[in-house]
Amino acid sequence: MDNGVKTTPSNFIRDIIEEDIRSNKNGGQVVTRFPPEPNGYLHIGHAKSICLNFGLARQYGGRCHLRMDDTNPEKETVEYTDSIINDVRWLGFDWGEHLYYASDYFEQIYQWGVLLIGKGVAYVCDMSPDEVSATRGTPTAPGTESPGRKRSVEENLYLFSRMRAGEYPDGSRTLRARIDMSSPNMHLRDPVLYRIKRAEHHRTGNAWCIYPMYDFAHGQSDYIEGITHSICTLEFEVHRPLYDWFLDKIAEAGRVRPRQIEFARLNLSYTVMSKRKLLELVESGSVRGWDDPRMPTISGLRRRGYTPEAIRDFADRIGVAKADNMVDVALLEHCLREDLNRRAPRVMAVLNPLKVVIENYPEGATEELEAINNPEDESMGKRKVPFARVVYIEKDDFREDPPPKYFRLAPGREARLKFAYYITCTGVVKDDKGEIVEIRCVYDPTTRGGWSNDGRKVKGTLHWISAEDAIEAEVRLYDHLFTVPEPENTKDGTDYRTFINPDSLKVLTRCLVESSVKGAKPGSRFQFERLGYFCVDPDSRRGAPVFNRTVMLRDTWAKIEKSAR
RNA sequence: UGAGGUGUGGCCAAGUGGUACGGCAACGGGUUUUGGUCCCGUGACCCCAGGUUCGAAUCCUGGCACCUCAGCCA
Repeated sequence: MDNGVKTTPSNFIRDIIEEDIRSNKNGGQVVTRFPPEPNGYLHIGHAKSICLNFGLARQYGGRCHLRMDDTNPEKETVEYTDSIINDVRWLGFDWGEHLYYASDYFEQIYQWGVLLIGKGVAYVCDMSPDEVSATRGTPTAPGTESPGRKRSVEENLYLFSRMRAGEYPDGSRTLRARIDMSSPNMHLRDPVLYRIKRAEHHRTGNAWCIYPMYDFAHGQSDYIEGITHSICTLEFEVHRPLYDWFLDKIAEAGRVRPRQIEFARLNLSYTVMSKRKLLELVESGSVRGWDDPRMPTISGLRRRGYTPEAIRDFADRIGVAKADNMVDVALLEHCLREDLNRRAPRVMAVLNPLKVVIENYPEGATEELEAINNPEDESMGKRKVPFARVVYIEKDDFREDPPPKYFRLAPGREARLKFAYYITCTGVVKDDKGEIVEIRCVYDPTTRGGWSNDGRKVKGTLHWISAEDAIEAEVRLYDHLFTVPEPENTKDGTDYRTFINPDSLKVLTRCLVESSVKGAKPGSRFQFERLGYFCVDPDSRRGAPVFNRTVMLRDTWAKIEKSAR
């Protein structure tokens, strides 16, 4: 597995698996699963789990299942199911024939309910939700037993079948495990196994009016599928004794018995990760939808221009452990830049255009200059870009009164137009309000291509676009969704919504992009020279392209300027 | 004050008794027709206190801090 290519650091789960293989547990097999509930869109935190589960299976020659944990019809939809399937596939993983639904196991799970009743370890409870809650006790005080606990096996069997038959109203009864109402582990205080809920299930329709709880469905689903390593997040650690308790009751000798292993979920700075909060952002209109490019959802990242490769690399680099963490979003952005730097074709685009008239360039003349598509990859070739008397440069690349260390264009200074010529600023044209509307320059015809061998030092190199070649575009600039690194974790408990960044989206219109990008399909990625990586948004229309800024290039000048203040 | 977990540089994270890998960030410097990329350099006595040992981040004891659990959610 590691032939000097690229190895990811070890982690405790790999240690466990390797030990299991060494001892030939489960015949040395490794079967994992990614088990989302289809009640929302997948986010970067899920990506960590997906990469972990599918990665482990791939690494140890096993397989990984994709299983919808759809035991609560009230919150689940096919829209979510479809988006999950799409997102996992987009990330680059393949489950082959192993797409499963917990709802496919409802009959089997029901039969296990009957089995537990038969063993005298499950009973029908008549208490209301409030009563169940009131009798559960607290972490430091034991709960009290339900009257249903004393029922006979026969009566429980009868009542459970009536529950399934729809004889009782929603919430009036439950099937509970008979474990220990005074257990220090709250999850062992006679947990509910089945509840009555007349809701149409997106797959089973109205076939059922009782649905199993997570605890009574998850481990069993793992067992049915022959999962060897059931990997989940830390909050389920206290559920593990219950997971094992059920397995003790139903597992047959000789079959694979899954083991639950917990790891710490991902937290990312400047964003929120819970499905509830992401849903709130969508429903409150704080963002335009689940796939808003500011969202940490897979669909949002995809629309933003992230590549699956960058996300997978990120997942590898953050590692897997049990300590709570807060990963710097800068690492995610780094992974993205590294990937895009290698593969994104370069193109010239001017976001805030400033007109430049080259006084000594013949009026009406035009010529084609050669531009390199990607200095990191010669095979991406070259292209021709037209040059003319009137070009546009970035407003920020000219200063009438340049600060120290600024080496772009300024009155009397010479700078290079990349791939074109050296130009020297000879004058500034302003409007009535004193705003610079145009600058005048002269070019040096001997510097064609942007080079002279007379030893002249021209430090500044600018991107530009000729007036005739420019096509207009809308460009959407994104910033972090929140203004603070940990919106969910502030010392005074301020609501995370307080920190929503009002400037997370800035829309620029009438930006100028070179015509070579005309017709690029939504999702196409480019580097706009010196600015950053951008991709075509699906909102684009013929003749009206829209670009999303995926991520900026590192900007040392911005840093210098900032620290100077 | 119950149970289950976790504590290694600003952020992740290796290390499993032999004298602290790596990545990101930050800060210097070099190369450069992107102030990009690339290259070089700079940082920890491992939560605290005792103990065992020739030797401890790793073992023992006692503290402290933080996270999870009282849904008929997952």
